[in-house]
Amino acid sequence: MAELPLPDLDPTSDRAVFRQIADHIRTAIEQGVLAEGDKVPSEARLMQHYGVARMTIRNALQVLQGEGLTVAEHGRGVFVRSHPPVRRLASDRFARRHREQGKAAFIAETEGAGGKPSVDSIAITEERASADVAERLGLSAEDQVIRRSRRYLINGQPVETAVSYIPAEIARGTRIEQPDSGPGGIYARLEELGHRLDHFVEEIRSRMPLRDEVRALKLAPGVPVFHLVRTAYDTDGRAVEVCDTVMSSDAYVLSYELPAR
Amino acid sequence: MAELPLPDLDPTSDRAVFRQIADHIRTAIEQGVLAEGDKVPSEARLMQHYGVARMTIRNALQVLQGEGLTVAEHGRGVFVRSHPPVRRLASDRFARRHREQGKAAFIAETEGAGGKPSVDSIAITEERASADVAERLGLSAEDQVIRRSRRYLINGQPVETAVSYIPAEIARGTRIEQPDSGPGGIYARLEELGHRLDHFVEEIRSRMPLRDEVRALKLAPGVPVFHLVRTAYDTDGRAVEVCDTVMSSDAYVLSYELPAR
DNA sequence: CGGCGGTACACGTATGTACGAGTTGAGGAG
DNA sequence: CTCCTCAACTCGTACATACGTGTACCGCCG
Repeated sequence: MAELPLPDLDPTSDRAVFRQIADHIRTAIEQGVLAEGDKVPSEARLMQHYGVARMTIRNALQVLQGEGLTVAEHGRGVFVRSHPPVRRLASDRFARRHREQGKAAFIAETEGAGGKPSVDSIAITEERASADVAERLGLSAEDQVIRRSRRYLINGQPVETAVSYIPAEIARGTRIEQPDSGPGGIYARLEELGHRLDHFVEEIRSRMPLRDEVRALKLAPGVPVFHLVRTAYDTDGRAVEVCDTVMSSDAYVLSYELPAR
Repeated sequence: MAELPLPDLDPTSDRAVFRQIADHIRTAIEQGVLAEGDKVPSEARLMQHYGVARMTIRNALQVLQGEGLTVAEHGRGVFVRSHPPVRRLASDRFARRHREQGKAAFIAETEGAGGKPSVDSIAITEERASADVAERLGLSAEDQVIRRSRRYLINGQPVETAVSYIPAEIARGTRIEQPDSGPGGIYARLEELGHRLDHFVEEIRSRMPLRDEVRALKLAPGVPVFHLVRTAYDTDGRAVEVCDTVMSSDAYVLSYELPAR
């Protein structure tokens, strides 16, 4: 292994030693001296190079990990994080013309990009709407909803979890209650049930993942998530579905087209 | 100060001690036992309560800080993070009808929500387009652009930095080169110059902030940013502006309306 | 030649100690 | 009463040490 050239510490600087070390390694990553997947020198080597205690090195590495620049692998080393291929979500991905191909949006897109899509952890229940969902769907607190939750994977890697809520009044007894909602997905079913879709509203937040989300999406440390809530409206102006999704932020770019009118 | 009730450690668990401690405090926050702004017990108190070393406590607190749940203040203590009021960015915020009021989008929105908007760090230069900007604007590598950078603040708190790029061929010698671009902002100027705006495309990413961004936006640890790149197209289909903005993710919710057509 | 185990190496967890530096409030000096 | 000082408390940084646990590799043994 070629030796990574790292500067020495600046003893006159009032910047904390561990920050200086983090700066050195960050610079090496930013300048490409350390490329994606490369191994950062081991804690022992860094201790030796800088002549500092292990805790100091670990603090420095912790900073970088918190910035999402590196990941530590137990027993192997610390590596520059590699970024997965990015999925671009266009604002027309739910357009009817796509749905009429008979495939759900996720499947069609992923195959189009050469990936192998899959869906797991499908669970369907009927329950009382939460306050937030009830408000978005224009329901009262006693109303029941069908809850469809699932997880999307590309080439076996989880990238997104989604939970849909549909008023039970609409979906009860239909294929929407089945794990396989049929060709075109639940939006196709809703249209067959007479709810011609008019528009969607998407609300996007970004935050650090909860513990469950780290597990479900196998997120690396320092990776935030998109939290996207989509509400579907039919041509009568009625909200017919709310979909609450959490996406690994480094697997996605969201793209929207807005009219200037 | 009322004493925070925290469970004891489970010595039979194989979960690391510092994680168990982080779990306890996280639970207290999630259940509202610790509210926003509340002080987490000091490191010394936690050491005493759990009978562990200080490093173990600090590890636990580090976990929570990385999750964006707490902030440490030197000399004061560790506090449950409070969230700033959220700005909702609607997808029609650049609609012409708003622009015709004579105010830039940011000013109008913020005043509407009762906040005091301000803009600083305005800098305008003319330079060669970067590869990325050139591609978005449909320019070649030698073409010049006007670069307008600024920072937006609400009640003195920075919330967003923005850099606009306009082809020099369009903007040179116009008010777009002036720090005060006039009523309605640069979009109004572009329309006066004959570039009637047709639509925008916004690309949204989320990631952890760079060091400069932490400083410019005074970001708390564990807060990701939205990175939004908007391209404006005129009715001839020509890209006339690219705006690259970085926003504190906990100050914003982005909202878009998409047609189902 | 193939599997098994040992060993070196990597990071993970935890203890203990020491000193620095920012904040706060009580108490004394003026 | 006011102002200042100082002590106490807080988190920040850094040292040294020990043992646990996962990974990779190589050589021995069957």
